[in-house]
Amino acid sequence: MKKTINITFPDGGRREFEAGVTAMGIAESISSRLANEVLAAKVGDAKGTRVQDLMTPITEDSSVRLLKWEDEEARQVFWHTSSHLLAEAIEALYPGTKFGIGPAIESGFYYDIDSPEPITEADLPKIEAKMMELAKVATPLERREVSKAEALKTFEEKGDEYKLELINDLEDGTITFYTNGCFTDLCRGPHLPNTSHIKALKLTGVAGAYWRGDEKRKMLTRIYGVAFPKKSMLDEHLAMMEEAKKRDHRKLGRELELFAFSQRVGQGLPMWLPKGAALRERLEGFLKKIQRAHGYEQVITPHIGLKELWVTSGHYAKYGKDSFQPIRTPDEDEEFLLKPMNCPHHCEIFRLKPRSYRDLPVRLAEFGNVYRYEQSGELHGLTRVRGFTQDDAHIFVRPDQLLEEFEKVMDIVLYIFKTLKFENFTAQISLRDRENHEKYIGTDENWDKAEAAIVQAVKNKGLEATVEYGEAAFYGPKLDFMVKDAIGRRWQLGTIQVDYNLPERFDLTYTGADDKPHRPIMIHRAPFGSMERFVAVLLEHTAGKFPLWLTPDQAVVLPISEKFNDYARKVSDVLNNSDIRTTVDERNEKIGRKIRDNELKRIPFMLVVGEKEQADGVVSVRAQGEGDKGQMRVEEFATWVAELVEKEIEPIK
RNA sequence: GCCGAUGUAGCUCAGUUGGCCAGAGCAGCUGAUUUGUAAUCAGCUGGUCGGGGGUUCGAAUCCCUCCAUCGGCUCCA
Repeated sequence: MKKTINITFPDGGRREFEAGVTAMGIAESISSRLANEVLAAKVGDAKGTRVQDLMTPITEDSSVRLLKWEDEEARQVFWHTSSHLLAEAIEALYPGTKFGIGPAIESGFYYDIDSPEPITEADLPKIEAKMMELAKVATPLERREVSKAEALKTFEEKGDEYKLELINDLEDGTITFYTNGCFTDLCRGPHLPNTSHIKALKLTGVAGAYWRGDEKRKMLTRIYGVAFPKKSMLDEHLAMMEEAKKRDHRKLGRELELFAFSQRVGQGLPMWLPKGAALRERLEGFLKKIQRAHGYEQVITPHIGLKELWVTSGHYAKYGKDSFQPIRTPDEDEEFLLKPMNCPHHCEIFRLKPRSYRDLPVRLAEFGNVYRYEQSGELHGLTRVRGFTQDDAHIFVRPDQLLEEFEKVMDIVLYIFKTLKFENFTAQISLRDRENHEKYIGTDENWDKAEAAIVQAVKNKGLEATVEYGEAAFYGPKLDFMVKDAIGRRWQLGTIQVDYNLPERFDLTYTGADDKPHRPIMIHRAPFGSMERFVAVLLEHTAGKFPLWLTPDQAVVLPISEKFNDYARKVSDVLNNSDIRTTVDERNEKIGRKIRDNELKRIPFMLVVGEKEQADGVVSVRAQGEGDKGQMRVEEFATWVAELVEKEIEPIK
């Protein structure tokens, strides 16, 4: 008599199956349609829960969740199998190719390869075609457990030093191979049962990638791709990517005349154009107002400082070689550095006079222009530049104030994100590398305290955050807030850092109630991160349709013909006097043309004025993207806009 | 910095295997038109074809080199 096992489903339902049943077998027993759609299974038993192949026998009582395309985990399996299909195609087309790793990523997959002849973008269609050809054959992916010795032998024969290196790092008894067609790979799985689920795919790019992410090692060729179970999904995906390109901040920045670069000025050195500068000033004003309410004081410090400042802070030892080099003076021994951060200057301000425990927290804020020599290949629009403005502040606190103050800073970041409708941000607690403490300065004791404070603050606020080890700054741990750009790249915006080290190095003290000197703790924080990056991400987030309070031009008056230019100017004067940023489109063009051009400039309100409006002292209001809103008296419009602006910004707590 | 690709007018792009003074649309300027909710018409201006070097009778086109940009990698105080 055969053993039976109990399978529990996510809805709580339970059924008996013969031991050794596969997830595919279970799906088939439910419906043929489900069997068609299911891609992998999440199986839980006494040993734990894991995603596994549909063909793996289930031998114990288990909970089973059948995963379809809609499930993130299923897509990961799908793309992982796609990367094996890619490898199979490459093995067929480019014999002798050695393979690195080929995982699924957030949106698609890649494979790192070392091919005898270089592969370029021009080769991708050929590889795609081969992949589709192989996919149609419905090659099964066969799983096999192998001993370490056998695994090593296989890849020694193949001469693939990359796989050998990977296998050497693995424990004997844990190694599995997957084979599809002529391609056998070291792989933990899981995989699709066969490649026929892959109905549409696109190889999206070729790039260099260091083996094991180490810049000292060989650079492999990385081929990126996406794959789908339906052709229509691929089309949709490609259309979405096209759409995303339209919101690229570099394109919008040029079109809306917000910022520009010049080869003659130098790479990575953005210039803010009149409209961009005005927008940025408004953002700065917004933050200054919040900071005033939170007890911050604005300071302004020079763009350069004596090199010794950064020798003291420790930054020079860590970054000096790879930075803008010191500025010389006629004095032989004098060297200045362009400031890469504002902390040392703020420390010096703190030191200017004796501080009492009663004075703390001291909150010094500055929109500080800093310069960092980023590697040339790193530069990217406004998100990664060599000269930028930090919305910086350094807060000097007593140990007993650290937690509360940290939470207050979090409030500011969250308030900003809420006001600007960044709903999909993620928070990351960046801590020391768990093994290697060498790259950090300061005592373990202080690091432990600083890390604990951040974890505690995040917990107190009920904020969901991931923990990343090795992501801390060299002088302290931090809490980073990240937002995705139009095409899914994640950028760090706000950051809050706890630092016990600089107060030590600059010998900062305050006098305690015991009349003895004590060491303050420093919080570094920049809720926007930098003005440049924040505006970039905001541009992509809004597709250039900024909130009304922030947008460069709020309204434009469109005279029907030149006869009404005088009235249009009068209207615009009235509105500007009511602090509504208004211009007049006086061009000798038809109204349709003026509307089109101003729609493209994303002006929120267009005010059409002609004979009727002039006679009645009104304007015909058209809202950007929405069309005609009917006529209004000018004052009425002004009041309405003022109300809309007010609604966009919640009062500060 | 590394791998790969790209660079033609302010913007978007044509320019066949090297061969007449390098083209178009939009923008700009001038003129006509005086207009009612996403492009009025006509004319004109504008380019050391990213910079430099080379091959050739002849280079936007081929080669070298530098610069910049793009996609990644590495890095990100």
